Amino acid sequence: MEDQTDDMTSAEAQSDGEVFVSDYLLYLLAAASHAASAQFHSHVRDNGLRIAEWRVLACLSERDGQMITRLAQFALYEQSRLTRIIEKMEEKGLVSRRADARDGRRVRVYLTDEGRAVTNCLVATARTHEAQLLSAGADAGSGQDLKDALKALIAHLGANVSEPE
Amino acid sequence: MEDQTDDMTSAEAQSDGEVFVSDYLLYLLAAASHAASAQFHSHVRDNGLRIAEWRVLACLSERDGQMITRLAQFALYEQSRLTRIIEKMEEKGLVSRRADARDGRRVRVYLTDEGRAVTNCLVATARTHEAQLLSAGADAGSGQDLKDALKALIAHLGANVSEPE
DNA sequence: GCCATAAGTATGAAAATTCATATAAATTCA
DNA sequence: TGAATTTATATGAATTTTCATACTTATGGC
Repeated sequence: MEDQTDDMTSAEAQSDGEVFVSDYLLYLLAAASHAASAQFHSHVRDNGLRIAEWRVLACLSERDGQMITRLAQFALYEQSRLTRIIEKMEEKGLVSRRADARDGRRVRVYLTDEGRAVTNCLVATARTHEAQLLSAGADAGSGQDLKDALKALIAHLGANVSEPE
Repeated sequence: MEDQTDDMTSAEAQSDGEVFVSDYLLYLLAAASHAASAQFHSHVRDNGLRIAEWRVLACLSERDGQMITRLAQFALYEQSRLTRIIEKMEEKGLVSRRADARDGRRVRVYLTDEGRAVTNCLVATARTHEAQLLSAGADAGSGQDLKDALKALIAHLGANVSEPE
């Protein structure tokens, strides 16, 4: 295959002669998330789930019976989108909805037995996959360091990940 | 506001009594990306750009004249989606398309003067914003450590971020 | 040159997502 | 109490995104 680069050294950036996006935190986070998730996501799809469904299951496995709004925050989806995701998951028999007894506005989402079974299976695989990623990437820090740094960043940004109620 | 938690200690997870997703690398990456980007993304929208458009501009600012397929990989979008994003950006006057001289199948995308101006402006703001994030999060590692860890992870996963051609 | 295959982009149609807003229940406070 | 306000979820309609595949150009034998 012939080399089709132009007259610029291939390691150099063009425009301003500077690298920006390749060293930009927000891009690195998106790219790392994208790359790290690719494999496992295709495993999820092989199991007949959409990515969003898997994330909801994972969130419910940590805290069952969340209300829609909280679950949406936790799962990183917009409320109206989550409502529709939950609708489909209910049809699939993965979750069930019940109105909160004390507050009729709230709809709480619970794993069904089948949903829990699917979740347990995927979580087990996810743990294994994560362990591989973390051990292999033991070059730059212990992997746990990366996770700690991410948690610190999230905490610093005040993202209320999963406060109860 | 009354406390509506159930009879479980609020720090505990439910299902298996274990925390999974809150400590799961792939979730932490997604959550960190989500949280860290939120502010700047709303700035992007204030400037009349969609997030995808901003990312394309940022990628082109680092390497102008990429072909669609490569640009899609770099910008983390699917090819057919990028084609449509570029279409709109061309209408907006942000980029222009030209067929590659040597390979008529390839379409190369270039920043217009206006596109470059918008990009330079946003990149400047992005750098400032990033600096704030990194300095504030100097608790768990130097911020640069986080970026290095992310780069290592990406590299390890073989994500070809921006190889020429 | 010609045929078969591969590579790069575009596109139709279905599905998902977003945005604004409707609906409904709870809370506040006069 | 009841009117106004706030909170929680759902939904219509427009827009985006995806998936499969068509289309075009290039490449590799023969």
